[in-house]
Amino acid sequence: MIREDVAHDDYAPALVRLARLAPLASEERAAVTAALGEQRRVAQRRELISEGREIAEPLLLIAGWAARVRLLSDGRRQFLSFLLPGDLVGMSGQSRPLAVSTVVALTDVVCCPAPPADGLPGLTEAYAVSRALEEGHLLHQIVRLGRLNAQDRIADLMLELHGRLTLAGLADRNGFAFPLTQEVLADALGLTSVHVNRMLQALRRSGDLESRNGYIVIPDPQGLTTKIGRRPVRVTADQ
Amino acid sequence: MIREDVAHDDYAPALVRLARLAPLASEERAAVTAALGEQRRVAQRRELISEGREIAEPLLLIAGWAARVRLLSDGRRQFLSFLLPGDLVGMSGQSRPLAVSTVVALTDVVCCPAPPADGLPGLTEAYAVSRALEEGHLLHQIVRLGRLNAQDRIADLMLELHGRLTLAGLADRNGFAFPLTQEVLADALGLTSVHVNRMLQALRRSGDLESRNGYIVIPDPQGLTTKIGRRPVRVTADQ
DNA sequence: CGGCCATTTGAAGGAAGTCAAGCGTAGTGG
DNA sequence: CCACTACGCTTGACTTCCTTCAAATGGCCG
Repeated sequence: MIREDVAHDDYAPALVRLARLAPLASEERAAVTAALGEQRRVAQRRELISEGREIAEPLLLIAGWAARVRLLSDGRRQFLSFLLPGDLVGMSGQSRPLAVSTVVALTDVVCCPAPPADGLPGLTEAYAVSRALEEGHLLHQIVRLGRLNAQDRIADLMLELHGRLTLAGLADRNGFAFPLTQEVLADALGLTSVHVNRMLQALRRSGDLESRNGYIVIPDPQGLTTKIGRRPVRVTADQ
Repeated sequence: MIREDVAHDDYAPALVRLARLAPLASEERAAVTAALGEQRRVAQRRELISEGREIAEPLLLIAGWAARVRLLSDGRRQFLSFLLPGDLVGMSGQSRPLAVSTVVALTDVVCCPAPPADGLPGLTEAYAVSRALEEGHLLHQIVRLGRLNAQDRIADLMLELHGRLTLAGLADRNGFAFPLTQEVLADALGLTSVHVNRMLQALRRSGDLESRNGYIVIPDPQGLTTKIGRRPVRVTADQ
């Protein structure tokens, strides 16, 4: 069941992220580790959650990339947000929730049932912060689509991903592995893949961003952040 | 304190909406009515909640329109969502939440502290459904900005507002009072006010939508819904 | 009346989309 | 080992949508 390439060390990012959202007691870390044992694999393009269906159980993403997506009647699609290792999927807090959006695996994905947080204050807080962060990213996505031009949309999204992957310990200082096609990127940014391609070239020419072989390089993340006027998402007074 | 023009009968919409989200016992209706007594007024352009600040207490909107908004460093702004009577403001469920967005009054507004839902199952459920609906509308806003052209964005938003106002008993069958300027509309739809103006004219010419004197007329809401391929937001199995 | 604000209109330019074809590379199967 | 395919990336020419800038119009209120 457990394949070599996703064994053991790859569990780390999810735990790392949660522990950074709120301090976890040792029993809470144990609860997470226990849940990580019940891992399941979801193949690329498969749905983790289907819009309109009742949500069976919330999930914790362990490895791979997923996305919330809405499909239009004419075949167009819009990715609402990306889900990375350590992110929670389908955790709404509601009693009998219907999924408001489909969640699809963009790469092969490993996930597990989200460890129950009852009686675990640290984990409860981590989930709350995670939910608040997710909402913050949704709001940011609205601003991106509503008020940024194509180049800034790309740069802004890459900075968000860099920050989030860094939180899970999955990014380098100046870049990160990026497994998505330009087509997917376009459907997340409200653009066409043709235009994404051209703007990526422009970003490379200006030295702000490089994209090749499934890897993104951001030579100067801090500089780019101020250059496009990006304000990072924060949700708690501490940190 | 209480002005004539917002007295008594205007309390109704908030209660109507909550009661439609989940069945409320008589003591729950009483709790809401009690909270409605503690009303306060917020003048147009004033902030109900300030981004980055800790949220003092969640609010229930009683009358008037508000909006969540993000301001960019260069002065541009993007409205994230509109808040209508019966909507909850700043109810995140988190312990010490920071406001992820500013909430500003678009008209003069009347609100009150959200009635506490502890031990009240119906009200608890109504709040949960309200939160889920709000998330659904945020996701819908992303699709609007990412994948619809200007005309469809306007039509789609008007249909959303018509549906939401209907839920609170504030809309007519074919229209509703609309107190916002084209400039505000533009900043919600990721457009310029000039273009909004032109597209409103186009919509009027095609007979899909009419806008005049602070009132929106939608001659055929159902027809327009299917015409632009809009799917309404649903979050619970019942209804 | 005059000032203010929102709406409307025109002309011109720019950003992004569309359509279509070419390229590169990884996989597959003969 | 080499066609053959599939898929993603790249490029060019052309169109459409939306913005920009500027000015005019119209209503409302002091």
